[in-house]
Amino acid sequence: MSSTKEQITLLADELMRSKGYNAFSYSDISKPLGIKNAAVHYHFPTKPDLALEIVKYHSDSFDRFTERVEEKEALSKIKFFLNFYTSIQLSGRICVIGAFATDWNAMNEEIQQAMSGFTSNVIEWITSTLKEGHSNNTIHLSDSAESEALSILTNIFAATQLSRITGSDHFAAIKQNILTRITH
Amino acid sequence: MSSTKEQITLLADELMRSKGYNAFSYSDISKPLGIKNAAVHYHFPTKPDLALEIVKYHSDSFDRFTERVEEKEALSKIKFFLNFYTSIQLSGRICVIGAFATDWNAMNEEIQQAMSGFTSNVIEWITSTLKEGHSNNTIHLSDSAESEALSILTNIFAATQLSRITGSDHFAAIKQNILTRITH
DNA sequence: TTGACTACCTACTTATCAGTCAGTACCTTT
DNA sequence: AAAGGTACTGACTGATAAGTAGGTAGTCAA
Repeated sequence: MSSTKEQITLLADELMRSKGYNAFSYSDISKPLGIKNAAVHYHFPTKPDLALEIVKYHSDSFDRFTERVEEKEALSKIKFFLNFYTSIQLSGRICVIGAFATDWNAMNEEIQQAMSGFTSNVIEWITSTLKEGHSNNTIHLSDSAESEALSILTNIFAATQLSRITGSDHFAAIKQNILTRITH
Repeated sequence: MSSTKEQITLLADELMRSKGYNAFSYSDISKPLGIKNAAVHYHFPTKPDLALEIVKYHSDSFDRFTERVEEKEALSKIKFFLNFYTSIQLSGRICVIGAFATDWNAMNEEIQQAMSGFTSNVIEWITSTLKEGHSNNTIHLSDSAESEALSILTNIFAATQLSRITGSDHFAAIKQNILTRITH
C-alpha cells in the first residue's frame, strides 16, 4: 500500500536530502508522480507542512529502527546504526539532521522543535547504547558516554556530507575510525 | 577599504551560511547595502558566480590562517583551528563545507571543483599538523593521521550544525572531546 | 438516494526570482 | 576636450514559485 500521500512524503524527503529544502518545488514532486501541484497542496497545504511530515517520517523510522535492534548486543546496535548511514551515503543523500541544520533559519519554530526532539532522541539512544556496551566491556569509552555519542553522531552525519565533496573513501575512513575508537 | 564587491561577498557568505544558498535572493543583498539588484548583477552576473566567490573567499581566508599560525606548535595550531569554529558557532553560522554539502546537487561543476579543492586543502593541513605534533610527542594519534584529521574535521563542522538544533553545550562538548582525544 | 466526505483536477492569482539592457555620472588617460 | 572604462540606476522581462477557488468523480453511510 503506497498512497499518494506516502509517495509525496518519500519523494519530498529524497529531494530535501539531495538538493535541499529551498531547491525543490511542488512541481518537482507532482510531475514525477503524475499528479497536479494542487494534489500536493491537498495533502500538504504549505511547504512547511511537508517539511514537518519529513521530520515525523524520520522520527518514526528511527523509533522502528531502535525497536528492531532492541534485543541485539550494544556494539551490534552501533554497527547497524553506522550501516544505516552507509546506505544514505551510497544513495548520494545526506543525513536529515545536516539537511535541516543548513536551512535551520529558514524553518519555522514548529519544525525546529520537531527536529530538536528527534535529534535529542538519536543522541540519547547512542548515549545509552554506549553505556550499555561499556558496562559489559564490549565498548571502550575514553570520555563520557554522551560526549562520545555526540562525537560519533557528528562524525557519521558529516561523513555523508563530506563524501559528496571529497569522495566516498572518506566516508569509509571515518566509519572505520569510529569503530576503531570504540572497540580500541 | 570596503568596496561594494567586498560587501556583497561578505553579506552573501553570511546569508549562505545562515539561511542556505537557495533561501536568499539578490534583494536580500541589495536592500541592506542600499544598492539595486542590478548593481549586484554587475559584480556577479549570475548567482553561481557569487557562490564561486564565496568559495574563493574561504579558500583565501584559510590560506591566510595557515600562514598566520605557521610558526606555532602543532597542538596550538589545532587549537586555533578549533577556536575559529567556536566563533562560527557563536555567530549562529555553520561551516561553509556543510553549507555547500547540503546544496551540492544544486551547484555547477566549477563550484563543486573549487569546493573539493578547498576542502582537500583543509584536510591536508589538519593531517600534516597532526603528523607534526605526533612526531614531537605533543599530539596523540590512535589511528592514521588522515583518518584522525577526517574525524576532527567532521566533528567540528558538524558541531556547528548540531548546536543549532540541540544547543551550544553540544558544540563545547564535541570540541572538548577532540582535544581530549589528541592530548590523551 | 441523498448528502457528506475524500481525493483529486482545471484554472487562476500574486509574488518573487534571476537576469537584461539602455542610459548616466564620474573618473582617468590621451 | 574627447574617448573610454568603472560602477552603478531605472525599468523591464520571462520564468517559476507557493498557494487558492471552484468544480468533479467516486465512495460510503444513513
